[in-house]
Parts: sequence; structure tokens; C-alpha cells
Amino acid sequence: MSDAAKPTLLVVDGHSLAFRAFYALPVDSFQTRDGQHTNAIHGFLSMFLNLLRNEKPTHVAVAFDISRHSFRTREYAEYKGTRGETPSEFIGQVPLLMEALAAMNVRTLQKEDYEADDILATLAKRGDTEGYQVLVVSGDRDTIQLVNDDVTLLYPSVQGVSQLKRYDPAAVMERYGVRPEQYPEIAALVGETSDNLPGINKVGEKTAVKWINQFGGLEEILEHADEIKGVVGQNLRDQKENAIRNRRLNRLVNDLDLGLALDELEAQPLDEAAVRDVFGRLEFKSLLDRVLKLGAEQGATPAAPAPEAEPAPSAPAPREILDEELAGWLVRAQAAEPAGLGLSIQRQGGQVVGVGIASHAETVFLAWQPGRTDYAPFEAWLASDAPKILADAKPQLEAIARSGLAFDGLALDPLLAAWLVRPNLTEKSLGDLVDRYLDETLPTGDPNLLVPIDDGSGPATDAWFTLRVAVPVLNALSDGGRRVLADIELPLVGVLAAMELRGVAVAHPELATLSDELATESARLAGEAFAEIGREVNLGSPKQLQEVLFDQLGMPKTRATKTGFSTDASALADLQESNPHPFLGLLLQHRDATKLRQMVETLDKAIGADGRVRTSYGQIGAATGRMSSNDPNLQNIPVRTEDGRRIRHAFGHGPEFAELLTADYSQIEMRIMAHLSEDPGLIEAFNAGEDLHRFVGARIFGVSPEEVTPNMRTKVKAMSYGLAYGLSAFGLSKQLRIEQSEAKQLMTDYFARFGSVRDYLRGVVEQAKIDGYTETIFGRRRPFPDLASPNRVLRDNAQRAALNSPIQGSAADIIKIAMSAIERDLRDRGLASRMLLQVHDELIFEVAAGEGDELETLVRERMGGAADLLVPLEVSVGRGPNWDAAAH
DNA sequence: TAGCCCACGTA
DNA sequence: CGTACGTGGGCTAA
Repeated sequence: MSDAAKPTLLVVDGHSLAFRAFYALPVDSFQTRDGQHTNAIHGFLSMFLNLLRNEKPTHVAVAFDISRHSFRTREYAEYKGTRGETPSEFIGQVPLLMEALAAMNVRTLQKEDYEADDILATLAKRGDTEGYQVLVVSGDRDTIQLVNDDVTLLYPSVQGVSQLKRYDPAAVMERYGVRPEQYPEIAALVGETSDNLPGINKVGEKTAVKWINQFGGLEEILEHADEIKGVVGQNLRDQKENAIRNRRLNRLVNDLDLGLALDELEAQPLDEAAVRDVFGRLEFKSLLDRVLKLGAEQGATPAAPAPEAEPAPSAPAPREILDEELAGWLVRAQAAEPAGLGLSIQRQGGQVVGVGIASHAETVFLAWQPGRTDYAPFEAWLASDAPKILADAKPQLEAIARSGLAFDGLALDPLLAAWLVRPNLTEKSLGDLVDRYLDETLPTGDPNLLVPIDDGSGPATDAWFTLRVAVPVLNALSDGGRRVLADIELPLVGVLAAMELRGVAVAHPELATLSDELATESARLAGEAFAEIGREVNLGSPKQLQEVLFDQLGMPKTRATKTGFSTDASALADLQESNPHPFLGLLLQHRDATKLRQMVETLDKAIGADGRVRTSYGQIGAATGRMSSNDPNLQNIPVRTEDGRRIRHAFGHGPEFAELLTADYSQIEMRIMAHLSEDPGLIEAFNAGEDLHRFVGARIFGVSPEEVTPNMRTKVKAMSYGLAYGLSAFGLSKQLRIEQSEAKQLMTDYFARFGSVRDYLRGVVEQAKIDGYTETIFGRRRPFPDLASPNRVLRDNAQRAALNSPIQGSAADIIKIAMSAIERDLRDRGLASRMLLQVHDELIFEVAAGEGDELETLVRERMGGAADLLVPLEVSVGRGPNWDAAAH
């Protein structure tokens, strides 16, 4: 039998969810005129109705505890003993809730001497055996043990409580690192504070999982307790009775006699009169509408025409329309809004599940589903260049693409625009925009619902606010900012969405091998390090390291940090010079190995089923205009060390592609500095086409370029790059490990030859003090309020950031321009090669067979031609089977 | 458990 | 006492 054809049994732990709802919703906002509190009932029913709506169970039951006492409290009197008095506001809500469920003809179950979870376990077991799909809804982690291929747990998430997380076996494995049936063994070891079940001291989830995976199970762990070293091992031996008791108590009873057959749980039409009565007494108006609507959909006696759901405070109530009516609406709405319609894509699991479209006067909602023909006019409009306004468009464009829809016509993203207005403290969501620019609150249905209401008001309202907020945001933007938005940022949105969807091929076996090697290496280094100091410490703990270095080994104190003294690499290098000790070298090597291993592991875990890793680009990430990359960060993959490059070696191309191509700008920031400063010397250096640092070195040291030694070149290079960061003589001396006087002299000599650079950098800061902001070549602004701060540290920091911003920001602008141009070219020319990654000044492409040369030419032209500067933009390109080999 | 701090990878 | 980021472990306050 296919899953879709199986009956679905929904079993809910009434007590635990009502209790969670009680804490999630404000007590004071939910009470009847005669003072009866109803927040737990309201929260529970709201969530429950959504479950019925979304999951469409064929069979339903809700289980409750009878009292706080059960066979577990008899076995272990302290069980749940730490729980305080049940709040008086909660008491009395449960019987009313049961009454409401009875009116809805939902069976409620209780069993003397057992807890609700035992009832869930029994029903899950029987449902599974009898061929049901079972959904268990509980806020008690013990129910994780019930999960299997046919039993899914829906568990309220900790922070939001606004959504239920689905736990199937894979999700349990991902979250807890063990199979569902093993979860209670973890819980037994760790203990459960809320149940007053102490576990083994110092054993947390990580250790428990490690042991389980190492020994196979709790029983085996206890058998091998003698082999476990350290304090935790002793704790385990001392406290193993805790674990044994916990395991006995957290085993759910799954063979209760409930005195009913599963057939009897079949979903029944609600009793409308009774529902009206109970909900009326509870004064649940909108919930009554929802329950009756649901009842009508599911074939209950048709309810009297229910009043329209309450509209959001000021948004027009959304209508749901199809076919010709939708086509007509779109034509009229577009005529009314020539700048674009508001659009919001509701998503679930990365797919489109609903769409809101708004003009100022009206909103519509579309319950879009793949294969439906009623929405053809919408799909045509979506694919057309008709202007559309979306807040935080990128993830929405991705859902559109994943759902097989075409998109064009992104006219504005107010979130992106707001970032250009205030790139530092940026608004992060539509709600933030509405707050700041409209001084209103974005209605979110009911933020406290356990499950968000899914009636279409969300996306339609979002679309309406998106449209409205666009005007004040645009008004706040400078002319230059509008140009950056239109010419650079908006065209990039779709490009980034496409890159994110493509991902990059990463070879798991290579990473696995590397990880193993690094693990062995770091274990060896740790062992040697421990031998040096005669004890075992946590080498990853700066605190413990300080004890070793400064107390035990009596080394001189290093640079102070907020919480002690630095143990970073440069501090340790200093110590190695003044107080040579083998421990220091071993520690540094161990750091390198563990850090690298950690990166390898993170990357490895990010490889998807298709062998590709997908990052997310933060378009509104950096204040300078750069992008960021996260989940995982692919902009900090090691390159400087041999082992690091082995990670790059694992980045390859898909089987349908021939190789990778990397293209990066050479010294783009220095070139921008040459352009902005108009320094004749620097401009000449670049136009000479000779090695920059050699050329500059020759000028500074008064020798010919051939006479510039590697040492001289290193100093000049550090100096040049440091300039753009506001480097001081002190900092330069430290980095080059030279005397401060020598660093000072170097700077003097540098500026003697390249004086315009200094004048420019000074001018940037002066102008920024006047304007309050800096600007890139293309007009991207960044405000610097701290330039006027009386606090010197803040002011100096702001000065350095200010002089760097036009340089870093212009470089970001340039590569963004190039990216959009390249993406467009690739499409226009019908090439199959594709852009995959951006690492600030570098682009990585997957090359289709036979396209290598054309791609290289195209990329060189577009990157080199992205800006017209006083110096050429040089691009270097490499190709190869992997990222490392494609380097140049 | 949330959030800070430290340390360190990239440009 | 050099800019811009993101990540992860340790640690601590709640």
C-alpha cells in the first residue's frame, strides 16, 4: 500500500501541548468576561485545527494525564518532583478543552496510573502494526523513541513554539545523532532536569552520543564502563544506577488496554450546535469560524454562512480568485500600479505553496500547487517582465525556480533598498521595514500560535505591506543609491539565486580521508603535548591553556584580552621566541589540525544527496557592499597551506561538465586606490604591466626593479595592502616583526613617492566627517556616525573603516557588475557553462565540454570591462579538474 | 540553552 | 594600535 493510500492516525498529547500553549500565550489577553482563562485552550485548538487542516488525518485521538501520579511516581517518588505547583490560571482549562474536543467529536483518552505519553506509545504501536501512517504530536522528548518509518513525531520547537518540527528517523538522526529507539538511552545518560531524573555528571548529549556510537548501546556502555577514562568515566561508574533507573522510567508503555479499536477513532463530523455552544462560552470568535469552515470542508453539516475572517488591521482582505477573473484582476491591478505589484511567495520546504499579490487597493491570494491550470494567468504574469516588488526576493525566487515556475520583472526589493540606505544596522525582514518606514506593525496572523494560520492572509498581507513600504524606502535612498540598486543589486538577485541552486560538486571520499588523517594527526599531537606538560588539558580551552602557560610553565604574560591573556597564534609565536618550549609548537600544530578538521567536517556534512554543496549568499551582509556566504561559508575555504589546499582539491565539477574555471582580479583594491587617488606613480606602476610590489619597491628603496630582494618585496606588499586598512606604523612593525622606527621610515619613504595616496586617504576621512558618509565609485554610501564620537577608540575605528570602505566597496561593486553581465551573456549565447561561486575578487565556473575558451574570453572581457578606471583591471584565469588545480 | 569570547579561515 | 565577514568550541549566566 502506498503511503498516500494509508489511513493517517493523529495522536496528540493534550496535556503537554496545552501546557506549552499556556506559556506561549499571554494569560491576560485570553480570558472570558467572567474571568475564565482560556489561553491554553485557545493555543491548543488553534494548533489542533491547523493540524487537522494540513495533515487531514482519517483517525484522531487526544490523550491526557489523569493526575500527576502514575506507576512512575510509585517506582521513584522523586519523579517529576521538581515541578512546581501547576499555575492556578492553567487549572480549569483542561476540562474545558476536553469539552471543546468532545463537541468536535474528537476522542479524548485517559488511563489511570499511566501518562498521556504511554497512550501515545500504545496507539502509535497499534497504528503502525495495523497499517496506518501515524503522526504523534507531543512536547515530551521521550516520544522520540516512537519514531520509525511510519510514525512521525511533531514536536514544538523551543524558541518559536510557533511551529512544529517534523521528526522522522532521518531528522532524529540529524538532530541527535542516533536512531530514534536509541534516544532514551541518551536521555538516560544525560538525565532530564524537568522530570527530576539526574543522569551522569558531566555527560551531555555529545558524550552520550559518542558512547552510544562507540559501544552500541547503554547496556554495552555500562559493560565497558571501566574502559572510559577521566572524570566522566568515574562518574559513569559511580552513578550508573541513575542511568539504569532513568532508562526504566523513560521507556514508554506501548501495550495498554485502552478498551477500544482504532476504527473507533475515525474522524467524525463535528456537532455544530455543541461547538457553537462551547466556543461561544469560551468567546472564541475567530476560532469558531475556523472550526466551522474546517467542518464544512470535511463534510459536516454545512454551517450557517460564516462572517469573513477578520482582515488585518488595515490591509484589504485577500480574495482567492482563479482563471479569467485572475487574469482580469492582474490587468486592472497593473494599470493601477505602474511601478509594480507587491508580491509575496509563501514557501514550505523550499517550494511554493501560496502566493499573495497586492495593489494598494486590493489583495489576492493563490493557493498555488504544481499542475493546477486555474492559475495559468498568474504563471504567465510571473514569467513576464511586468514589474514586481518583493521584499527579500532571493529565497522567494529560489522557491519559484524549484517549483518549476519562470520569473522575470523584479522591479524592486525594499529590503535590499533599505540596506543601501542603512548598510550598517540593516533591517532584516519585511516586519523590520514596516516598523521603521511605516511606523506600523506587520500583522503575522497570530505570532503566538503553535502553528501559523495558513489561510492566505499571510502572503497577501505581506505583499500589500511590501508594496506600501517601497515608497518611503525609495525616498530615503540617494540618487547614487538608486543607481546602485537598479544597476548592480537588483540584477544580481536572480544571479545569486541561480548560483545558490546550482551548488558546487564536492567529493566526499576526499574529505573523509582528509578528516581521518587530521584526526589521527591531532590525536598524536595532543598526546605529545600532554607528555610535555605531564597532564591532560583541553587544548581548545584558552582558559586551561593560560593555566598551563602562565602558571605551570611560568611564561611571561601575553597581550591582555577581555577575559585574560591571549593564546592566539601570534602570541604563542612570541612566547616561542622568548621562552622556547616544545609544548608551544605542538599546541600550534594541534590547533591547525583540529581547526582544519572541523572545517572539513562542516563541509562534508553540507554535501547534499546529489554530491553538491549549496551555500547561501548574504546580499545584504556586509556594510561595505561585499557579499557574505553562509551555511556553509564557502568564502573562507583554506588556500594558504598544503593541507588547506587539499580541501580545495575536493571541489570539483559535475559529471556533465569538463572542468572548473577560476577567474580573479589581480590587486583590484590597489588598482582602485590608484584610480581614486590619481597617484601618478601608482598609475604608472599598473600601466607598466610589471610586478606591482617590485615596481613600488624599486621606487621606495631607490634601486632598479631587478634589485628588489624578496625581503624588500614582502615589506612593500604589506605596506601597500595595509594602507587600505588604515595600518599604523605600530601595526606594520608588528606584522613584519621589525622595529617600529623602521616601519615608520618605510611609511615615510612610501608616501614620499606616492604622496597622492596619502592625500587621498586623508581626504576620504575629512570628507566623510563633513558628509557623515563615504561613497564608492558607483555611489554606494556608508554612513559613519562615529567619526564625530568623543570616544577616541570609536572615532579611530570609524576612521579606518571609512578610509577602507570606498576601496572595498568599489571592488564589490565591480565584481557584482561583472557577475550580472556574465550570467546574462551565458544565457544569451546559450552556453551550458555556469557560474557557481564568488569569493570577493574571484569567480568560479563549471565549464561545459568545448566551451572553455569561449567562456574564458567572455569572463575576461566582462570582468575586465566592468569598470572604466584610470588603470586596467587585470584578470587572471585558471582551469583544471578541481578548485586547487584551477588556481593560478 | 542563549549569547559572549576567543581563535582563525578567507578576501 | 589593519578592513570585511562566518563558524565553532569553551564558558558562563540564567
